[in-house]
Amino acid sequence: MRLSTKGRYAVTAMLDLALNGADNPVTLADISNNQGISLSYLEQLFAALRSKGLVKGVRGPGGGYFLGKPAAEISIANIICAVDEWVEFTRCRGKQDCHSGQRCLTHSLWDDLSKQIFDFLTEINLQELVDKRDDHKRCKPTKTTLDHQAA
Amino acid sequence: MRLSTKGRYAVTAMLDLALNGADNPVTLADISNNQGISLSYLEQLFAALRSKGLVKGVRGPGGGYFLGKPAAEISIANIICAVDEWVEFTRCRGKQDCHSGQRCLTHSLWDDLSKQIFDFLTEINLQELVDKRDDHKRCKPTKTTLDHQAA
DNA sequence: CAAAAACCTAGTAATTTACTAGGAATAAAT
DNA sequence: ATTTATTCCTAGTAAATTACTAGGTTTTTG
Repeated sequence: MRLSTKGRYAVTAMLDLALNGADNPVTLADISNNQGISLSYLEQLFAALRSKGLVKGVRGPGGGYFLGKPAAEISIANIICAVDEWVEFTRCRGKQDCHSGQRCLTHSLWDDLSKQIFDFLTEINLQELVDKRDDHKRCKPTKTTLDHQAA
Repeated sequence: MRLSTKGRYAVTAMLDLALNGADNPVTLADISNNQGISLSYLEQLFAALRSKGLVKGVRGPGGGYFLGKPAAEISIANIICAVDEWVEFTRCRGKQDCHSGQRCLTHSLWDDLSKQIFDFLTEINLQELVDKRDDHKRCKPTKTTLDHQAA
């Protein structure tokens, strides 16, 4: 599992879609403006998301992107895996000798941990994130917004 | 939160220490051999780990590294943060206008998610990973070890 | 037809990762 | 005391990844 800014962009963009794509498709130009990500980079990310069925593109004027399936069926792990290209957990796949036991032990421990993280991210879906928003609205358009990130 | 191969190296190395550092210090040369990471790169990672008190170095022949505190007190988040340099969660810290509400919403959602992941990794400590090993030993030194990573 | 959008490809700047090289300080062993 | 094994430190760099730029094409609406 890998969790980088690239994955963050993808998750953020998908959240944008989940929030705004209910009625009309959302254009990449909008997301680019909203999130401060370059248009072409978004195109690349969305090519990956589309190939995994996570978004659906609508061409032509008035077009844009919808979620490819209900937000409740899209996990964070789905999104990150789509753009981040799976990383092998250990290095001992085949080519290295995993027989000495020692190396393999730490590898299998790491493997377990990775699985835990993956399972965790598999259990969170877009809909849950959106629903949660309604509980504790914050970051209102007031003067104090700029320091809400102090921590 | 960022979870990259660099963080993986650090966690794997710390696991190695937790497993082998009970009596004698573990040398970076050993870890380098065990895990297939270059010695100098390990030195850099351990400089970061040391500065955060996660490991203690012992110089001279017979030296090496110990854990800086009990394995039960070292979380995975501790380790990753030590080497990975904290990544700001959102981009709207100050410089960008977070007032429109729209961008800020996805940002706060992402912020929530990051926090969840961070909390999750904070709750897992080295000792737990090591203990878990005893439950289901696998990856035994047999002929079949090489394909245990098939998935 | 014109315009707005997805869609596609190639190149490249910027950043991060991982390593190389060379040493200095410290402490054990001979 | 010298040698040796180790941490500790700095600078440079190759390789990989991230993020972007540029330039198109297709599709669909008006």
